[in-house]
Amino acid sequence: MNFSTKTEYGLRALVKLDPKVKSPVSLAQIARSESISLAYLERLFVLLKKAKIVRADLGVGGGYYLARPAKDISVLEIVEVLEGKILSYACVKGKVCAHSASCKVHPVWQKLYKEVRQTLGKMKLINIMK
Amino acid sequence: MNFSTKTEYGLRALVKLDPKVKSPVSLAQIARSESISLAYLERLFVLLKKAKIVRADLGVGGGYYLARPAKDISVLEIVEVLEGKILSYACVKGKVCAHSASCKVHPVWQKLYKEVRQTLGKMKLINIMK
DNA sequence: ATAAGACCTACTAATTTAGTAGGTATTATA
DNA sequence: TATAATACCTACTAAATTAGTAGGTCTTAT
Repeated sequence: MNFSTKTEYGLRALVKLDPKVKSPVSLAQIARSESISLAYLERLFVLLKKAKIVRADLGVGGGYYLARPAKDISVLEIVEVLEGKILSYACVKGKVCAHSASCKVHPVWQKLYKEVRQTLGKMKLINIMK
Repeated sequence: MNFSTKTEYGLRALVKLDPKVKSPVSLAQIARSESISLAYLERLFVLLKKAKIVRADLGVGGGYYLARPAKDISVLEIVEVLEGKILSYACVKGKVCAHSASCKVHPVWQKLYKEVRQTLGKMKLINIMK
């Protein structure tokens, strides 16, 4: 159980954005300061944009900025966008497992899933930006 | 962030053991009832044995049994044995990240790591065996 | 003697993750 | 109006991990 670098890179990059809305920061700048491949970062930001976490301005002086106030963006959202659904087991999703009528392990994943989501949901981007 | 099937299989197999100590259950039996490849299960149990979670009897009538009472075996132990260290980032381990003097994302992983370990640590095998 | 079991090693297949390469479209500004 | 900086797009490749297979040896109850 580990997060991939997608999440790590993504979070590290997002905190480099301007907390002020509409104040674009270029990915080239972030890639440099965080030593992350620009091409890779670009792809992560496509996902973040689709998820309406960030917006972008094209052209010179352009870049990415937050689509919403940082206090309204949770780490959970970011993680789920970049990482995919966390703990995505049949068990976790509430389905009865295929292999046995009533899977005893089910409650373990259920509880963990709930707690992790709660914890990450409470963490807002604003809290780690400054 | 997902657990591999190692953990899923391992847990599902462990709850099939006899809660009584020294009452061996064969892996062939578990493999059958849980539709898990026997050869794969065997390798998982080598790890569990090394970690002193289970013991084994050889020969006919042999099999695996818990090395300790099920109330003294936490899901955390099992997960860490089968999955490797969870959330094993430089950040998480308390080291300062290489890429910046003080990583702002650090506290996110720290807190999550602590909570996940706490949650899984409190869950004991006995609670899911019956 | 036999069969059921753990135990061991090496290989392979599949999937995911990470990264690269080579572009196009848009836009501020010199 | 040319240029350079930016997002945006697609396809490919490399590396690592995960999952599974194959083919055995050693031990022991019956």
